[in-house]
Amino acid sequence: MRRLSRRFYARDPVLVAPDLLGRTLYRQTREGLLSGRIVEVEAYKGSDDPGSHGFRRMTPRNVVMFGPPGHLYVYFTYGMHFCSNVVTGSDGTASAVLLRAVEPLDGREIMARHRGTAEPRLLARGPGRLCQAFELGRSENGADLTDGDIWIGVTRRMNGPVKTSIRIGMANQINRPWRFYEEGPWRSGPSTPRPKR
DNA sequence: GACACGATGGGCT
DNA sequence: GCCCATCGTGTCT
Repeated sequence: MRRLSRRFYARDPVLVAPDLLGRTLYRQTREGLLSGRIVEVEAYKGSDDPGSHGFRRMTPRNVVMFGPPGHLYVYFTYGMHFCSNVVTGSDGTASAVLLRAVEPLDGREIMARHRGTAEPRLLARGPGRLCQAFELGRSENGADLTDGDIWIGVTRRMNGPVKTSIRIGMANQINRPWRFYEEGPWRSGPSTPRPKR
């Protein structure tokens, strides 16, 4: 169960994001091991990306984004949801990859307890659900993925090609084609393409 | 101190 | 598929 190294994360988020697909996110908890295969991510650059929390100056909230790569950046939004990101790029720049969905593997019954549902597709599809399933919140903000109980393994398994789209929930002017996902039941968004007529 | 708004998702139809 | 609750955060006064 080797983990991805600091070097892996210390690259442009647009390169790191698709490279994270198919890898497995792990968390060792008191209740047991949780894991999920990453199937959907979004890249957020720093000062040159108006859609990014790193676009403006450093604040208490986004300070982790400006730090060294390979750390977890967890933040709270919409008054009810956490979102977790992997900090990328070099120390001093603010870029990250948002983890949007995983295919639940180990500890599905623990995730079900955290989520309040046993429906497999609702365990970790969407950034808020993913955080709830893996119990990622304020206290996990800044966690070092290269040394600790949260990490991403080097092993990669893909069930299809990497697909690309614009990022979700973002105004068109500042959007970029930096959402990367694998087609299937575990990603967020409509599960069946709209029939074209 | 006030205020506008968002990297959403649950619940209902 | 559509509606909308809900509150931390940044920014401005």
